[in-house]
Amino acid sequence: MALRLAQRFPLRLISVDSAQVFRGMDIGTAKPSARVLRTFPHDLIDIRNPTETYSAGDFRRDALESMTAALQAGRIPLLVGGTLLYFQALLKGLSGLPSADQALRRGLDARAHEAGFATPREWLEAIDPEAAARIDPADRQRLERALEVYLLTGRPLAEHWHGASTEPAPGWRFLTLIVVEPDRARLARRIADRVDRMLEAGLVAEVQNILEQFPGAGDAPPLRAVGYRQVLQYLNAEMGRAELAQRITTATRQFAKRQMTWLRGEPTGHWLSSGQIDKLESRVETLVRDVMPRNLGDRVIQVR
RNA sequence: AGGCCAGUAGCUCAAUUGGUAGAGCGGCGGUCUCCAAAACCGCAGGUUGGGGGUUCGAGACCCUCCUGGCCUG
Repeated sequence: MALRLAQRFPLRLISVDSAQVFRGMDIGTAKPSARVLRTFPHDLIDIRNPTETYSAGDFRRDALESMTAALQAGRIPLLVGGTLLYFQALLKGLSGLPSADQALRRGLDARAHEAGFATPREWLEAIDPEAAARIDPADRQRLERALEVYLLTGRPLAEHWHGASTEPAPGWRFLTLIVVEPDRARLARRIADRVDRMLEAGLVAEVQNILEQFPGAGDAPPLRAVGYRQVLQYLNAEMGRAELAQRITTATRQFAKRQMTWLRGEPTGHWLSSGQIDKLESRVETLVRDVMPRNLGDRVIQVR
């Protein structure tokens, strides 16, 4: 859909995808092929190695920069992708908290012990009881985030949230298009087919290549993504080939469900069914023409 | 044909000497302010293969039938 729009309008494609930012992760992220990318360049694809991390804050900064550059080049930014947190970070802003710090998080257990606490959670309870109460005890990732913010700034999370109101993308206006497959059975079938195609296209070999080319990638966050995580387990002999396909399919379905939940909560935008491509295409073109300014102006189109 | 083992939630399996069923996975719903294709939370599913019997009480014991597996012939 995005490619078709890009053929008809002066657009600049910007990927909103937390997995496609990583080099080497192509098949499993359904990244546009090199050929497609030559004809339709996307910003924010292949900008990190799989041993590195990328965050919502990084995305917001990069996306705004990309959007500004697009406008200067006489093009309207078209943001395409399914990482809803990234869309939110861009549209609603973040509270000026420090960025994630991978190295710091790795040593949290040890630092908690040094500070005299049995676990990071107990430490957080002492430092920032408000955050500790709000975060589920089992949710390690958010516990660590809260501790991280405190260690980096010396102030608890809640304090940051008070004054700093989040700032949306300054000066930009958005046309939001939400394209979904509403039929669960059809969605499940399409996912299963997609997974089969990925495996046939060499997803397993892709992961092996990444492990060779980027030592340490196996333990870094990027390869925890759907598909990659399961291939890693397969290579570790934790399951057979048939189970691999099944497990990736299930994980993808669950991921799609979470995306639906997120989208339902924020119904601002034009909901479109991915079913009838032709009808969809003309509908989208109408919508886009409606907002298409004579001299481009400050518009952004986003497709989730 | 005979013998043995098994049949409990959609799937894999639990359930002290008989005290009227639980878990993981899956499914569904939800949370989400810097790892988000992540990290979490909640909920719904079972006349325990069918029938009969013993017992105050049966998933568990007895009889019988059905289904699956193994062994013998």
